[in-house]
Amino acid sequence: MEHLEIFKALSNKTRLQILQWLKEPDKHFPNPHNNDFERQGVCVGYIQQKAGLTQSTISEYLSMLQKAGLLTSERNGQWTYYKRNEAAFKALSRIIKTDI
Amino acid sequence: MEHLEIFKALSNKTRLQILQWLKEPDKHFPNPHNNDFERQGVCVGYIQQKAGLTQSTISEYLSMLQKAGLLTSERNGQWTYYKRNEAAFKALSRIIKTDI
DNA sequence: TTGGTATTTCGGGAAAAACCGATATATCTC
DNA sequence: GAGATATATCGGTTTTTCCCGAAATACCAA
Repeated sequence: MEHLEIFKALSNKTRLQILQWLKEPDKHFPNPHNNDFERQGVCVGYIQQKAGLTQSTISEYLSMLQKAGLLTSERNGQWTYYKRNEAAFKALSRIIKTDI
Repeated sequence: MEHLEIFKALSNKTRLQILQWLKEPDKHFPNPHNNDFERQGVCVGYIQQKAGLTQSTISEYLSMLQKAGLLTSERNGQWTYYKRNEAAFKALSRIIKTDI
């Protein structure tokens, strides 16, 4: 969770967009299998479709957001589910107020 | 004050450094003429010397931080003084908590 | 095992950012 | 006015980021 790494992760329109979507996944993703988005997160494929960029690009973006600490991921079978790490955002909010 | 623009401005080691320095200017800059750093800010030249990059680079960085809303500038004679816009940091802290 | 689907990783071309030196502008002093 | 100093802007090279397609890996199901 290096500051610079976090800000770089946030310096891209699509990545910011993804974070927004994951804030209210039920609102932003179709849910044909009634997944518990809130608990388990959203799989890469859904995010990719919505973003409209290639699968590889989105995979890298998600990995980047995770390395920065803003997302957590959980593999379940052939799917990897990503969700927000709300604690990281709270921490970042505080960092901005105190450290930056 | 676009979010993306702010995060891009924060995505550079030197620019982050400058923001830190301007947080406690008396601690970080020599003050031969007893300027009121807190009130009027610090001139470009001082920041440039401390950063160790060229004058043009630092001028652009400061301009970038200002366009993002993180700094304010005030020209006084041949000097331009930059200081932090603390309100912007508070706002950003809140944005992270609520919007991002 | 074979084939199918989800995801990650790799290699690379195009676009953007970093950073520089040179030049332009603004203001001061004489 | 001329010359000096502080800062801003411009043009360009190097480095990094963006984003892609292809290939590799992981898992599942038959």
